[in-house]
Amino acid sequence: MTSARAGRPRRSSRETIEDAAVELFLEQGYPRTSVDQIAQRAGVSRASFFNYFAAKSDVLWVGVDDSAHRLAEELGRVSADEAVDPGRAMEEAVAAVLAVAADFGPERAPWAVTEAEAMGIGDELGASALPRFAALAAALADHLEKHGGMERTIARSTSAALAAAVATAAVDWARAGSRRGTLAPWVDAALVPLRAGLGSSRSA
Amino acid sequence: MTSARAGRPRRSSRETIEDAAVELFLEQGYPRTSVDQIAQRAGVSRASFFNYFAAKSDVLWVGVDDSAHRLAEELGRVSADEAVDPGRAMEEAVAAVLAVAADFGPERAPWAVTEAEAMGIGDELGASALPRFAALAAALADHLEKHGGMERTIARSTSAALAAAVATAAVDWARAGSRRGTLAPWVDAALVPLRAGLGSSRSA
DNA sequence: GGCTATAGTTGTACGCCGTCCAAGAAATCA
DNA sequence: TGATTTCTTGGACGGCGTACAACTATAGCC
Repeated sequence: MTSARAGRPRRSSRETIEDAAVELFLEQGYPRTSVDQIAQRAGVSRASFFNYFAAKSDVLWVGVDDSAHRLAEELGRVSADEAVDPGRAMEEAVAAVLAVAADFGPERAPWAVTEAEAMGIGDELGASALPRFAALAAALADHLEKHGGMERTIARSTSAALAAAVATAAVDWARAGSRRGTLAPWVDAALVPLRAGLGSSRSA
Repeated sequence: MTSARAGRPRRSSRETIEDAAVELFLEQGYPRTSVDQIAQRAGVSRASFFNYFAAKSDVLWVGVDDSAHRLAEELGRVSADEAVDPGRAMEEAVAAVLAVAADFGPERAPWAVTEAEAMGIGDELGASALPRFAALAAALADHLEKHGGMERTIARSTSAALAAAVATAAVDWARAGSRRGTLAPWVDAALVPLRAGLGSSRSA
């Protein structure tokens, strides 16, 4: 099709390496698996691993990073040149988040959270998780500030809370086993205290 | 006083090493400063550096980690054996956070956030920041769940939002320069959208 | 003073991650 | 056939964090 470009064809694929890595992670645990071992099982040199993944921890976040890009696009597309409106921007942000969350079926839970304890990921998880969290929050904040006209601090605080709700929901969802369904309702549930406002949890 | 214990006395101090490290971070940037260099300037061996700090990045968070412990204590002390009450627990959590925030004077801003760009800290910051964030959120969630009787998901989502507000406020505060004053009012400002609820930002 | 227990310091070695680069190998294009 | 492009590979390097054994300096006690 589109192939037959010039140059040497790829001998391996991203998926091959990813599969080998996940196998080893589940067998031995994440920290006790070296990049050498992954490359060896995938039948590839160590250098080639880094041709496909910038870091060992990136394997844990394959699906997430793609979705983050989709979310950014979705936010950029929506209300391209409309008047600023905080309420509208807020709804758009939540809707975009839920739309992306709906794409995460029971199968698509990232290894990083489902197998966090099975793989013995402790601090390593945290170290690689925050860049993703920050990227999500930044995208949301940008939208709220630009299309919602919200003040910078408010926009960032709000979007951080949104991102935190997503992260919380993702952890619960991933731990819920194979009957978890889609991520979307979990995010929706985690949004409850934010919609109501913190003060009103008094009546909960 | 309490000293004169048996054993060899310390030849160096945590502060000495911290000072040397921060000097170098500001001169050359964080990633271009090696632990060897820090130890050398502090007049100590590399092994001794790791006697005082578990990781290079810990130097950036000296004050923060202490305050995190204080917060946990404060939360544990409050309402030790009272009836569960979500509203009350919530107020206690916010109060504890604000109390700790009030202790951060203009001088006490952690290097990690004030000098983030001066030191060229990019991803390294994120990697070392999340464990702190998670610890804060976990302490708050534990309190809300135990003393507030809140459902697990709600408690965690709420506390994550709280922690996110603190983090957002801390960044703004640290960037505000030496006239920033105490962290407390910044946190209070970042809590505004949470108190009101996300939906009500429509009217903002 | 000498002996012992204790606590801090130092050198050394190790495994691993992530980066860099130069050399090679397999394809297309002319 | 040769040139160009693209991917692969090996090797070397610097750096972090861990482990450990050897050493040093103190206090307490006989």
